[in-house]
Amino acid sequence: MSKNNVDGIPYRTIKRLPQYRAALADALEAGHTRISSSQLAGVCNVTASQLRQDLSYFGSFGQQGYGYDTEVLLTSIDRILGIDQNSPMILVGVGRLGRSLLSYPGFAGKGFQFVYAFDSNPELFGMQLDGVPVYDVSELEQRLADQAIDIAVLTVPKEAAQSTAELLVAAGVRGIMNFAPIQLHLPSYVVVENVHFSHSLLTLAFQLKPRRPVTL
Amino acid sequence: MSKNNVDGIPYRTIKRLPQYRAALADALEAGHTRISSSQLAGVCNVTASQLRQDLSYFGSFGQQGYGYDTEVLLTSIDRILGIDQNSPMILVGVGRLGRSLLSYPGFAGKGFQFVYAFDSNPELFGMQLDGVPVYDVSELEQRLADQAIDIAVLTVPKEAAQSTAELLVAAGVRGIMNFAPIQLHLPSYVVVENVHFSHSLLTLAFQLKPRRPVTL
DNA sequence: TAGATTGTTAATCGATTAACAATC
DNA sequence: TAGATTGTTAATCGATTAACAATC
Repeated sequence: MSKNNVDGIPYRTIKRLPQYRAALADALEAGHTRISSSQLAGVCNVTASQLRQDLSYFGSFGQQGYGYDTEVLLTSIDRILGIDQNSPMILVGVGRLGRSLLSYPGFAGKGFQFVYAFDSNPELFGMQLDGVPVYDVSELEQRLADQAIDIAVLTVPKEAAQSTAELLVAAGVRGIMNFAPIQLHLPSYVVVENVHFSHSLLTLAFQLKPRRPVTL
Repeated sequence: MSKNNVDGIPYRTIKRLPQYRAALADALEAGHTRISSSQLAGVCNVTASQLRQDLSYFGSFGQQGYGYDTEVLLTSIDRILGIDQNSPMILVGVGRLGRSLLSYPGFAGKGFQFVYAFDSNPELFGMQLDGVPVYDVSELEQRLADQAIDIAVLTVPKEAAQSTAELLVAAGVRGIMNFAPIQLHLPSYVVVENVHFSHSLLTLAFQLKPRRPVTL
């Protein structure tokens, strides 16, 4: 399981599955009970070849001459992604961003649910935010002893990110969605997905910059 | 300028520049006035080869036998990314997520600044949030007539995303940071960076799922 | 059946890595 | 100078695309 490969499945393929799923859900809602690889690929801005190649890592879901049954393919991808299962999560860092994530509408429908939130600010301890209780981050290991949690969403300040991430790993967390603008260094079995707003913005801005043909 | 290539520079290279920049800023703050490609690469979880290859698209910044002057390289990357310039932006969609972005600390230091916010909720019109005035989204074109804005951060609900994005393009916006969980379809000259929380989370969860060696 | 479209193999393309001459 | 490390070229690797036989 290297950086670009999860059990023989390219990381890029995995990244595209949620896109496919979203497009299929839309298509189904729009009443399209049937969809071809080129139709689905068109909506997702990929080639039909790539879509079929991606799906082939997981099995066969269509019929020659017909295409895919929208609902069957949607359900299949849901199962591949584990959307059918419940995924309890914790939030670590209850700032403005963290709070906005507690009520983020896109999570619940996909089986993701915050069970606890943690912060270092005593004023927050014991509060319920959007139905999620906030505890002292020092209680992390103890609170996770009774309920095993795989996934943590990390929204602490940059300075606290590495040490907090280590606490999380010590408490049994195996996957971290990291919003702190820092590269975490953790044991290799821990999976980290980075969401770096300012990096995305810099990437965007770069592409808008006027540039002479080759060098700048 | 295809999808994977901006004026001959691979998109993946561009995505890594902000990482390098962040690591260099940290190194400088920690008092390291000098850094080698393998040191910097190590912190960024890439190979030294890749780092040097990436930099070579933009010029030569180091010295054989010595490495890089941290500050020189940092300044060079800042110039490449345009961090030295000011980038006014607008926020469209003043929900909880949007509000949290208005005060996001990582933007200002890199030249990004929100000048206006827009929403469709009349209760918000005329308010100042974190010093940013909120206007009716229908005034978008008019408000942007006097001040040209390249970049918009889009945090409207999924249903409104496509039509709002089209409004933005009509008002002259050329780059959109899209938080709505939908694939936008816009003229090819418009640059879109997607930030899809639930997609990231699904990608993360997939990697944590127990899987038998090959298929599932 | 004829037309359409899948699943998969082979060909192409691009990105990463390795290697090393140049040189500080 | 000797050792270290860059910038760059060439080799490798992996992902995307094209093509097509299978078949609904």
